[in-house]
Amino acid sequence: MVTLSDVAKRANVSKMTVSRVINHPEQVTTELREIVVAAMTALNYQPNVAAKALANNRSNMVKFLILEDIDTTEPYYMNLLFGIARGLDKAQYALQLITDRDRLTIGNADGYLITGARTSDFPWLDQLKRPLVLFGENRYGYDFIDTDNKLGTQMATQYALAKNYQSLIFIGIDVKEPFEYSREAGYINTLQQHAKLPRIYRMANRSHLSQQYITEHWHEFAPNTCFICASDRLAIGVVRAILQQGGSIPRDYGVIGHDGVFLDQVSNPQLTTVQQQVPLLGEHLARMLLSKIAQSGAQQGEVLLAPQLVTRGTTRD
Amino acid sequence: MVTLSDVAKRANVSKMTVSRVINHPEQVTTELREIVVAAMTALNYQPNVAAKALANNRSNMVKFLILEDIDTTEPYYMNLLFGIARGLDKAQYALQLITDRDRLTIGNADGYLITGARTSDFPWLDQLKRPLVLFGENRYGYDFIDTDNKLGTQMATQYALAKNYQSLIFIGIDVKEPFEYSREAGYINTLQQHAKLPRIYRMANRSHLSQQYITEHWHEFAPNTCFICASDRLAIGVVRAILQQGGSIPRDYGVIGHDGVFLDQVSNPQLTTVQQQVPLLGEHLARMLLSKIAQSGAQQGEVLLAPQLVTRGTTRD
DNA sequence: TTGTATGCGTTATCAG
DNA sequence: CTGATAACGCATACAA
Repeated sequence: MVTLSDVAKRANVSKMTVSRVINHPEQVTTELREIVVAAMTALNYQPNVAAKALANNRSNMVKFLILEDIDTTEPYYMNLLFGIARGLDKAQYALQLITDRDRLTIGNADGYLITGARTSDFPWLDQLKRPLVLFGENRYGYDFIDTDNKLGTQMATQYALAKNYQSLIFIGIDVKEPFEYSREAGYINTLQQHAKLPRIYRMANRSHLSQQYITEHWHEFAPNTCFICASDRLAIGVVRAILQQGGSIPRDYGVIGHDGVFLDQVSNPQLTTVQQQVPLLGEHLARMLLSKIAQSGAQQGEVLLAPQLVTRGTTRD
Repeated sequence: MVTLSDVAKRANVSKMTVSRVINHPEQVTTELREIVVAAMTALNYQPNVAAKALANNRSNMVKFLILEDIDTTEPYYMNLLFGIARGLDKAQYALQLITDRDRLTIGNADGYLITGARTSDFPWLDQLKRPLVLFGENRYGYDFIDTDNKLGTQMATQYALAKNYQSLIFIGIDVKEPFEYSREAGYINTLQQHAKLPRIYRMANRSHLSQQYITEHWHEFAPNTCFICASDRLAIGVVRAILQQGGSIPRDYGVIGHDGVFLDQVSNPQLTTVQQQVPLLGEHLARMLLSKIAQSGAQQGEVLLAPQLVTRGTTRD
């Protein structure tokens, strides 16, 4: 194993100089720095993570806690994980995946990544002694990253208006969670700007429920209607109901989903949807935590990443 | 932070004794051991992973390299990861997720978990200087863990025979990989034991291909036939074709899939399938690598985990 | 069986 | 700007 000392010898300097070239390059003259860098590459020097961690009073590990029940039929978390992994990789950080909150504080970690935290979780989150960053909106001041839910439905609503659908209806999820409020807000605000009245229906996030709902209230939905849905699941149920009733998609009825992770691709016709940039979210999430650790716990604020509206077969060309 | 010394002080021993209680308890008298253990629990002592790693010349990190293209519509890897995480967690090991093989040797790791390795990968695997364990069969002597593919199709074939399907046809994947050979072997062997002739058709692992194949050759498949498929994807295509042709499932036609991870549940009727114990596989995979590391690279051999035949709607009661 | 001294590779402190 | 020294927490070798 090549160590600092090896590099130091080859460059005819002390190991402190080598260490400085790595951590505080500005404190070293350009000449020396170049010599040292040359020596490092020549020897293919790879810093020892454990030693670095020990000296810095760190572990170079973070824990990723998944609190919600994972619906394993969706690759959402896999994509998120890949993003997180990419973000951690660059800093030679490693990950511990946890699903049991009791195991979160066992062992060492420099910080925590947490997803699926609900309001009831916040009290014990406050007990944690290491920096944490949440995945998913919250309104209690915890640092978080999320997709910009409000912007997403704004984009969807504006798009539906641009395609000349007259009546815009929101099919929401009946949970009291920030992401749902934000998605509804984006819809409502956009309608208000165009002097239209919002119509919102809420139900559990199951495609057969939205299908049933649309079927039962079919007479209320005249042609030239676009359904803005809070999830792809709901959207798929809406599509099924419309087709069943003999409605024409996208000519008379438009449907726009939300999430764009998987379901949108297998449906027929393929769903127009507000697509989250999940791997990117993961990468930013990891980076946020790393910089919070580096800044000894300093507030990182809220980060919202713009989603992308993917236009496919369920809205007009 | 509570250290060895803190525990030592409280127990009125040297820190070496504490260290021994942890790593070589048999070298310490029962009395002292109990005192020390009491002190550890009283102080909630958590060993410092970085220090331990440094002293042991380890990093307490392993890399998980995913070589194949992940079909992100299947939760297979998520389940595997959860299992791996569980296996690592107990030893306070952390994980680095890698998809780019060039990054495998960057940074420190005590060993490698590798999935999706093909024959062409083995040359460079030999270059690696750390222990590795593969996920997935290979016939070149690398340690691996996998589901028992041969046993799986044996179980499926025997079950089909027990349900009195007369004609048993294997729908395979046309790849030259050990898992496919094993699955075919389980089918062939069982048929031979019952003095029946195997009929195998192979195609790429796409449901529309198996659907097309069955449709085009429908006249060849008399009632009382069971299709043993090498994947759930293929099985679903077969189911669709049979229903389209007006065949009765499970009365006249049986279908058995393989993998049982996701697709089997969303199909209609629900698929009888050979289900892999994916999280368990992951856990064992991690443990294999950890013990290989502990035994400084000693051969661990091949581990095959028995799958479970899940009987549902596509075979007779 | 238990304790002492030493080293693992890196970084911060302080001296030059 | 650079170098010597001590310290991080733990484990091995050796001594008692």
